Amino acid sequence: MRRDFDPVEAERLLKGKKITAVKRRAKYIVIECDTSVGMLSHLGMTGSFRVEKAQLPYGKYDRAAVCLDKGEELRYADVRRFGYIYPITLPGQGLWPEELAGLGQEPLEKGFNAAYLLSRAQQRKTPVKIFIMDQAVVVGVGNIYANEALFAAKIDPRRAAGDLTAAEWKALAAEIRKTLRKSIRAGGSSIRNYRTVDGSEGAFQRSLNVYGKKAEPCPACGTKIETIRQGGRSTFFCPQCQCGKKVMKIRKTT
DNA sequence: ATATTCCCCTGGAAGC
DNA sequence: TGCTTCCAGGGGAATA
Repeated sequence: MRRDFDPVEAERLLKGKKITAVKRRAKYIVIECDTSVGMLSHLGMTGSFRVEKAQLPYGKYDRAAVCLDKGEELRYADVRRFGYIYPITLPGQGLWPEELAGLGQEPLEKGFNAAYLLSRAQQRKTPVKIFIMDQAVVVGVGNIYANEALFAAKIDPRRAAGDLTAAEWKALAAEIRKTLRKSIRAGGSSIRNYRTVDGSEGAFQRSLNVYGKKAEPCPACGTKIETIRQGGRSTFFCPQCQCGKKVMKIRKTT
């Protein structure tokens, strides 16, 4: 999927074309030009777009520029280079490019529900956290949101996906939606040097319950948050709230 | 087919 | 102070 921006290919495909639509699917951005060609972009962790006068000097992290009319350029900047933009051909109006085939449900749209998750998780031994981060299952649930949603749903991230009950999937689906909506409202999470289009930090980071909170007290019960690695990613969870561990209470009898 | 590991890239944080 | 090492992330490729 990832590919470097090729200016020659971009000019060959896009010269003289008009941008007719800008769409999103999962975390991908599709810029449609006259329906048959366009550009595919993913911001990765640190990518951003801006439109400015072509005579302005490029920034240190500018990776691609596309000439627009009125002396302006669409410029793509990306510090970490995890993101990209490149020209593609499109299958036609209203159709997604083949590069995006195989993506799972949009978490904020119909179709993402307990029944869907339950059926997709059948027999799967994959830990539930990895499962909900699987693009082929549901898109847009990154590491932060997977951690937070599992905490909110009180589910152990290590459990096999196939073992979750319908009631648990219902709770988890609801918490994934709530977590994403809340974050979108807050303008994102601003991990490290990420910024929104206007350069401000997202405020969601301030409402994180477990992500990045290693050894800090759980906001619900005070137990120390634990961290493990799953699929090369950090997982944070409350061993009390999410694992059903009972704290032994000793009481005096007379 | 499913599961796990590694890699990309960079700058900020932590360690020496 | 300055240098080195480690780490984070989305997503895909390679490996088991």
